[in-house]
Amino acid sequence: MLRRNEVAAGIKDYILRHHLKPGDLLPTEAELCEAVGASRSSVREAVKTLSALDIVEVRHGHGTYVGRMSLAALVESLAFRGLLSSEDDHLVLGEVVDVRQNIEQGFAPQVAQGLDTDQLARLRTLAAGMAEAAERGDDYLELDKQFHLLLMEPLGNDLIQQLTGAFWEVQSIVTPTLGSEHQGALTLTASLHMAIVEAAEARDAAALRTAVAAHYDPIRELIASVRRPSTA
Amino acid sequence: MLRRNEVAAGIKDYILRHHLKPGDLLPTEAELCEAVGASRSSVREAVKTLSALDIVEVRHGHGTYVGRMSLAALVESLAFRGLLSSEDDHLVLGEVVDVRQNIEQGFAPQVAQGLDTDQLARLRTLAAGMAEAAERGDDYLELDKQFHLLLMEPLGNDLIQQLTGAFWEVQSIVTPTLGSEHQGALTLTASLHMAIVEAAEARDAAALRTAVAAHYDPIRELIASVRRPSTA
DNA sequence: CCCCATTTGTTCGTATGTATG
DNA sequence: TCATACATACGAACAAATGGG
Repeated sequence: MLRRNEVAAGIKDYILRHHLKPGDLLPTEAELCEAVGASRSSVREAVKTLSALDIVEVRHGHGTYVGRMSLAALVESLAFRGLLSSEDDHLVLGEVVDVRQNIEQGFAPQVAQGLDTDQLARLRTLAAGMAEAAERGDDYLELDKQFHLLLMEPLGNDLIQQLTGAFWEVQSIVTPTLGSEHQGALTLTASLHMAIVEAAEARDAAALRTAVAAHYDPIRELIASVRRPSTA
Repeated sequence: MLRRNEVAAGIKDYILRHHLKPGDLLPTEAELCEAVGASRSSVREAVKTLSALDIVEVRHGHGTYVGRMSLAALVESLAFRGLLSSEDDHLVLGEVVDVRQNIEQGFAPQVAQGLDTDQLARLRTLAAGMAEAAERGDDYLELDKQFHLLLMEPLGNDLIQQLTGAFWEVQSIVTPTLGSEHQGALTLTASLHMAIVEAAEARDAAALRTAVAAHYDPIRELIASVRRPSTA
């Protein structure tokens, strides 16, 4: 009885055959049991698997719906891997930083050309808000996330938006294992975001690339300092 | 009783608290029930969720182990999203191609400098094998995948290796919905891979960037032709 | 080879929590 | 308040796979 993968595949087939779109309602568990020929428990476990992948979405007392297939699964898996490796040398965290930097640098030309005046103004507002928060000694996680999401907005590529958000979340989950952040690093990082804004306002792709690279220097330094406590 | 996320979090906590590494054996389902205070059904569903994310790995009749945390979940989620959107305009497939190209172009300098003679020789062998297969009219999926994985090898970044493999798999799953591939496209793509090899052998980062970009032209053309059948 | 213990896989029945009308 | 429909949770039983004596 290899119901395990069969049932999940059967449900995915059902979605494809009926041309269901994200948000559409799926049959009840009982009807799914009949459709794929399995018991409620097996269907439940299959639904649980698909739910973890955000292929379906379950709302208690309401029903099961086709999911929006977000990258929440990627976040959870990568974040946990990062937490595990944080006990050693924070290898995963460094790799995530590399990938984030490469994405933002690679699309610098399209970003520098594509940002409209409204998006540029919002970027400046976010960077200014980060500087103000740093002055008060507060962190600015949500501002930082919005900044990087907004930066990729002109690409019109939803996958890149989601990857940007996903890798940002992984980094924000794993970074605290490095230790406390100093206010000096907060202020510095805020100013580096403003430098990105100014390069974007100048439509200077090369300057944008270097500003993005410089923006990741503090986190790289922090990772390196933890790997060799002698320099700390 | 919102055991749902509690139990999964409890199991993840157990792994972190006991400093378990990928491949280590977890307690039996019965012991996990006692450890987190839930019924076997609930524990099983939580394990199923973690299994979908490759955080744990279950072997029938043997036990439950800490997983490798691969990006299989990302592949399954993205591939299904691509299959759903394939009924419309293949939006997701185009986005995946954009991301793949950006990654390979962005790391072109490190790749051009970092490839050793053995890796270059293997790249040439793979590209030659693709050309031979195209001559016979055969496809060369596995050769193509190995090619792109090998290209990223000198970076020494495991996350990039896995992302490369994951996006490659998504593309290979979704692409067949575009229609049959012509032998002409196969031969052309094979020669474009050889052009990448030659740019890498010359240690020419700029040439490598353009060769990588050109390599994605056929698939972009195929997507565009399906979106407007009038030009086909 | 068979037998047996261990462990996960599948199914069913029942009771409870939740949202809609 | 009540009724209905649904997902959630638990416990028990049996099936299937693995490994060792």
